[in-house]
Amino acid sequence: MEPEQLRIFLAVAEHGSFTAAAKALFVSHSTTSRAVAALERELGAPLFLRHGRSVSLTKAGEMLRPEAERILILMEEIKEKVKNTESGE
Amino acid sequence: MEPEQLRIFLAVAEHGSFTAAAKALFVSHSTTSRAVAALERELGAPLFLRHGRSVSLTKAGEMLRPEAERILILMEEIKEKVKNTESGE
DNA sequence: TAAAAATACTCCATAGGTATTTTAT
DNA sequence: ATAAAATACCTATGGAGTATTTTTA
Repeated sequence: MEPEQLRIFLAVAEHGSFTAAAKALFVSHSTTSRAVAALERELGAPLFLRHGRSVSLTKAGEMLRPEAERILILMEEIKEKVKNTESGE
Repeated sequence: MEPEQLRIFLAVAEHGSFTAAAKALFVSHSTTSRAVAALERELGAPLFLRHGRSVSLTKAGEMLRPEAERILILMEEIKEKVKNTESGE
């Protein structure tokens, strides 16, 4: 479960499309496709329902979505916190 | 800030040594050395003080330690939570 | 001078892009 | 027939190990 995979997952969820997410993130469509596939493999559950034209979240995907946001925000906060430490001792 | 880097950071903190952490994690010493260096680069702050024989946390490192634990635990919890979703819909 | 960390070098795995195939409407 | 996702293929980048150098107590 890499942060980058979570970012891609969120973009696909937001856009309802692997292709649209790819455009938004300036990566190829195969990158979004594979990132989500890897996540699904790791979590042992499909995250999206693919219905030809569009894509929607499964139960597992809905479960993951807010948590993914939370974890990415948390990581940013930690990063800032550590960055702003008067370095040294 | 990859989870694997955080795991290595925690191992080094725990063992007070890059070499000991490497042994504990079954990776080479250069792997622990580089993982921490990459984290320090990204966070813009040294995480360890190197005093020849041993190694200790800087202020920034002390700041990071509990947060790193927290984030790794959180990720595990999320993983379990999603895994245990009755898959589909 | 001896231990531990940093680094140079090399190799291999894998991430990512392009192009193609598959799928679904 | 068309639009989107999956996938096969290829390449290049980066991650990891080994061996060497540097550091410091």
